[in-house]
Amino acid sequence: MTKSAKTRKALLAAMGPYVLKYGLNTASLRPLAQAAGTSDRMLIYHFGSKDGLIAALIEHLAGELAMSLTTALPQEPATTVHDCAVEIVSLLRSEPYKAYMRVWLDIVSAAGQGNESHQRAGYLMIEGFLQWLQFRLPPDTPEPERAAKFVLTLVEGVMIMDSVGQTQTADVAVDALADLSASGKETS
Amino acid sequence: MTKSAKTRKALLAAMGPYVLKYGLNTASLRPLAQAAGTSDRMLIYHFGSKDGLIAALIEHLAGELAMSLTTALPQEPATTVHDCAVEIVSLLRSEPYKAYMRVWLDIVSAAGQGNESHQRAGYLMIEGFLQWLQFRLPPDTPEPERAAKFVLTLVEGVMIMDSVGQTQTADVAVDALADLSASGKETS
DNA sequence: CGAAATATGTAGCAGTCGCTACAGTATATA
DNA sequence: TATATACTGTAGCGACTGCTACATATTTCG
Repeated sequence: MTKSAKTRKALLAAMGPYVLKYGLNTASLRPLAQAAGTSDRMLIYHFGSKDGLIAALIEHLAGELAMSLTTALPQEPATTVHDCAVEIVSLLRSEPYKAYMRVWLDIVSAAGQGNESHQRAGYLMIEGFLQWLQFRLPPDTPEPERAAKFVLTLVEGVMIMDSVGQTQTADVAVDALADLSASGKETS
Repeated sequence: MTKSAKTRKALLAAMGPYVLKYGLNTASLRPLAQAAGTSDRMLIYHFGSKDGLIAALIEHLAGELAMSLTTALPQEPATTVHDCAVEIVSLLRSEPYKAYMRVWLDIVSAAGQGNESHQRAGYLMIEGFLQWLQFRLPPDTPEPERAAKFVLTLVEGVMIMDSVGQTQTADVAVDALADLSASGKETS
């Protein structure tokens, strides 16, 4: 790795916590630079533009998140789809994932407003998340890909509910999943 | 209604389309004023501050949306929970609702970053949405409140998927709902 | 060693931000 | 009609935005 690439990585690592704390959409160069112990001048130098920096930050944080998720839960997958959803929601509500989810909603919002870079990044993050989730489902799940998409979509809905204080609605929604998936199985 | 209240309403009505087009989080006084045919000076005069204006805009748009939703779908509720979800997703993906959903994600994002005014507004919008949704469910739905929360949470997830270009994932998720709810029913 | 490439600090530009002081006009009320 | 209240235009303040010109180090390498 070139030295310049190492510098970039170090800067991103230093700015990551700042973004997790204060968000992505309202971030500006000078505060970011201060968090990284450098100047706006140098951020532009290393990342070309603010857009380049933001894209690099998203990639960095997405990588961190993906890495962290692979070891965050017990090796064994869940025993029911409902348990799987509960497990994931509980995880994403805990630190440090909560902060990542806030940034995630920033990305989603900007993507919705037409920011193509954010949209691409968001698309890929969902892809990765689906991949990860697929192997956390019960091994006997009939159509794991389909089930993963279903669970992830529901979980994303939970993130929205949480962010506006509708935690209880989210809880009920996840709970209702138990009824549905239970009705498709024999009683144990 | 006082004359000043009428002016406020007219201004909000003029700024609404601008917000629907360009988003809420990146809006600033001067462009908003231009869209309303007035000046930033007057916006501050009528709404006290930018925060006051944004809050009023959210309330205005939320009212418009709620009003529009009451007549947007056939009088008869859906025949299955799955149909209900499909109906709503299809509606929210069409104009003009698509634009409202983009603003909705702006609100969600800002609420997640700690904006209490946005969070309150978002909380209430979910409440209203739940109320509306509850009476669009099949009349024989066992626990309509619970089902409404479940469907709405899933629909919110669909909104996220859509905004990052994962429309197909959202489609599969909604489709998977058919399997689940079907498995709990007799085959017709 | 000396030249070339890389890295960094200083200072500032042109633009936007929310907001306000000041002055003035229109409108309503007494 | 006189006075108070509501409204609105002009102009600008101080802070912040992304970014850049210029000069200066520091490092790398033939």
